[in-house]
Amino acid sequence: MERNTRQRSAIRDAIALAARPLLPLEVLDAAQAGAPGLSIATVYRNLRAMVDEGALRMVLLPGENARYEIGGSGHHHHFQCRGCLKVFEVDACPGNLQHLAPTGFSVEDHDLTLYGRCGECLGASGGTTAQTACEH
Amino acid sequence: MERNTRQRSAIRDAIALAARPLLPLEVLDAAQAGAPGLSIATVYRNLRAMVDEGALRMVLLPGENARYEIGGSGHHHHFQCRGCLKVFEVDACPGNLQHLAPTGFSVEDHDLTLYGRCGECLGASGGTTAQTACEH
DNA sequence: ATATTTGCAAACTATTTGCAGTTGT
DNA sequence: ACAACTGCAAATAGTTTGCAAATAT
Repeated sequence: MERNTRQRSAIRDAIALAARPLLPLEVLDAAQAGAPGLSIATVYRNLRAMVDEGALRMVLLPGENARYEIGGSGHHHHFQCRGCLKVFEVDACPGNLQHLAPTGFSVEDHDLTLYGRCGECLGASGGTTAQTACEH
Repeated sequence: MERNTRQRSAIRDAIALAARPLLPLEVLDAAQAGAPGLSIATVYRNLRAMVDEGALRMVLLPGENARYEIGGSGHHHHFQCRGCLKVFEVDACPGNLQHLAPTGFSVEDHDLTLYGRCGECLGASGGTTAQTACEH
């Protein structure tokens, strides 16, 4: 039922290769290598299809456009670097947070985003804004 | 320098009265009582001005449009009800989460959103989807 | 052969901005 | 009086969709 087009493979490969959640435009950019002429509409259509199908997961950070990562990995969180603005996966989780909610509320799930400096941005410039050091 | 217009007061009052973060359209709706003819552009302009000024705080939840709440209260988090989709303030905080980040990363801050059922949605219908019970 | 997929352009939603007229001080 | 503010309409950014042509099976 699902066809294996050049475009779809290029999109999947781009995300798998990135090893971090990508924005639709980053996907377009990376996937155009393997699928010349690839359009942004096709990127969006495939991202959605692959999310429905479970192959991808949508990564939503507060105030940011949706990013996409390879699906399948279990519950985890994300870290956004304030230097290069890239997002990284974080495997740890604070666990059950029912105790934080107001009395009478029932907690079923949670989203957590950490902010700070990634190793690369910390290393490159010792502490001050590291924009220049990251290829972003 | 800042003028005290009918529109601005209506917007501030609407948010203060709501006691929970409101979407721009909810603000427009609520503030139109005190400022007939109020336009959405004016709502956006005032929200931004009041955030800059510190009177309001922007509340960003993953995958949601920005909401606005009264500023000044310290660091806190939010809870979104899966029944009525409303957002509530949560005063508790899990504290320092440096230990969750990958080695070599430095954590400066975090965002946390809890998801579940608010008291009203839990109470009203015992457990099944409570959309009807909440005025949303 | 034919149903799915694609690229393009137009539509859509949320937000911002230019401008001419209105209003607070 | 006059700068700040307002409403409207047009612009913008991100995403979705209709359609005719291209393509995988």
